[in-house]
Amino acid sequence: MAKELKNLTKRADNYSQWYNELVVKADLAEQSAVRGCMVIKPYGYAIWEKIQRQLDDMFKETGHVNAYFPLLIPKSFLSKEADHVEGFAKECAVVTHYRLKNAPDGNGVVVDPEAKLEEELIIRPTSETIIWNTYKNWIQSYRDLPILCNQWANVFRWEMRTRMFLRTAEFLWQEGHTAHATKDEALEEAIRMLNIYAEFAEKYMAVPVIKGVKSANERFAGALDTYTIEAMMQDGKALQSGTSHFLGQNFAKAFDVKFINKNNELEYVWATSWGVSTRLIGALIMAHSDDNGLVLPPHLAPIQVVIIPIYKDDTQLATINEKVLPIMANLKKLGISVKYDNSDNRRPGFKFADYELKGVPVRLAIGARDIENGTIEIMRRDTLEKSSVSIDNIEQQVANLLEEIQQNIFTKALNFREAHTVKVDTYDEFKEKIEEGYFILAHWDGTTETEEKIKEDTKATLRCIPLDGDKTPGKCIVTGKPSAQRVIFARNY
RNA sequence: CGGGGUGUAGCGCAGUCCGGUUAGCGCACCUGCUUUGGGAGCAGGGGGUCCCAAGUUCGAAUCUUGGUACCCCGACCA
Repeated sequence: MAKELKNLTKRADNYSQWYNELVVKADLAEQSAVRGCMVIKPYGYAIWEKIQRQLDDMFKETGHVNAYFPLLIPKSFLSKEADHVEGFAKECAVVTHYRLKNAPDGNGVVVDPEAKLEEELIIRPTSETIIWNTYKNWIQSYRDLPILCNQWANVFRWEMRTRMFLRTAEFLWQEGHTAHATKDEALEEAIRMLNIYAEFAEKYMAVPVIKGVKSANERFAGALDTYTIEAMMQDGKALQSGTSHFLGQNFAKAFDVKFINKNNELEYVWATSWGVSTRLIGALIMAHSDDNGLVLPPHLAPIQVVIIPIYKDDTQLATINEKVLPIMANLKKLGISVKYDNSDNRRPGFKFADYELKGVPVRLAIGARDIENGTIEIMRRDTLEKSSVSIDNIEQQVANLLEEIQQNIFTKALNFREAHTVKVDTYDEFKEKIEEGYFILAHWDGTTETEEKIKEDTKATLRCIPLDGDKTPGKCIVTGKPSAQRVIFARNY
């Protein structure tokens, strides 16, 4: 398999191909027979569980609680917010019947026409509508606010074209839905969650992100403002990795959610929603992997350290086992997840390659030679460097190395992004740099027409208007009209 | 939904144009021996409704028609 993976990054002119070759073999996921859905294999799901646990902690620290809302939504709910319908109606799976019966010809089962639903149900593409229909009953007074709920759920969108992890028909995500008494509080919440996403991406995923706001054209269906974190993949394409929406009073008005404020006046509530999905796993893969397979950031790696014994016979193995068991115990005490692979059906070389493919950050190898010398071999996945070190205090060395790797892959990704980000002042240069896979900082006149023209000419989209950084005004590269600040254009997934 | 491509063993493929031995190869799997510090070697073995249906034919993986699934490129989107 090593040979197959050689030069994979270079050979693949797009990452879909790379996914199919690498990810499936890396045992994270596979296509299911259900159109556009994927089976997430145990190792892939373990990464998702790590992501979930960490985000959940961060949500709870900021006062959020988890709840769960139904999978099926009455069709009429969706029609209540005009933009929302526009955005999602085209990709909803619809439930029309509630029963099957044996086929009259004895061949399998058919839908029972007697069991037609009076009102069709749709499988949630997102839960704003059913949640706001519920919130209506929860909110009467300003004392009921804010409501800060999150749900971990699956959603389903009948996508025309699917892509492993990045755009599957069914995907797992968390969606936060909050209700507030004031506009400022809701805005603050939307930004707070954006910051949490950015912190998570950078500290845990080791993926540097640009925080920004979407243009009207790219905004979530039904939002007043959509905040986004945009990450750069290794081919220079952008991946929208998380969004936080300021919904204004749109959903409150659509679902008639009012409250009495302190002055005894009736008011519509203010809302936000925010989410990240299993797409994050795709981001991890595309941001860090190399020709040997995945490179997982230590903070999210299901297995942080793997120990591989090298032995000729059972006596040697017994000696190695004795050495390894205390190391395992000590690593666990430090909160490090460790796997000792002393299975005898695969040889060491195979195991080395296999755990590299899986992205395990640190590998320890120990054999007769080490036992004699009081050493152990330590290998770091990010650089593939290995060295023989003293077995004394190996646990602390491993702990330090894990932190170093976490830092290093973040820095590496950040340097890569900076090396592939460029300020551009002419449209010609824009076209040239887009072809080369750059993030482009350019002036834009703020109109949807210009944005669409650029998309049509170059396939680049306006990723976001950055919140931080240079705010110097200038002139639009296409129309020459005034521009308040540079915005980011890139090709994207 | 438009344009291309593919469907043959668990995985990856050849064979299809030009119909004809018992459908083949690599990996994986099973047994045995030797091996084990970078994806082991030798020997033996098991595993197939050739995507589905109908048609043509003495004979179909191969030809015809229809269906279906998946992949890639667009439009749509997290």
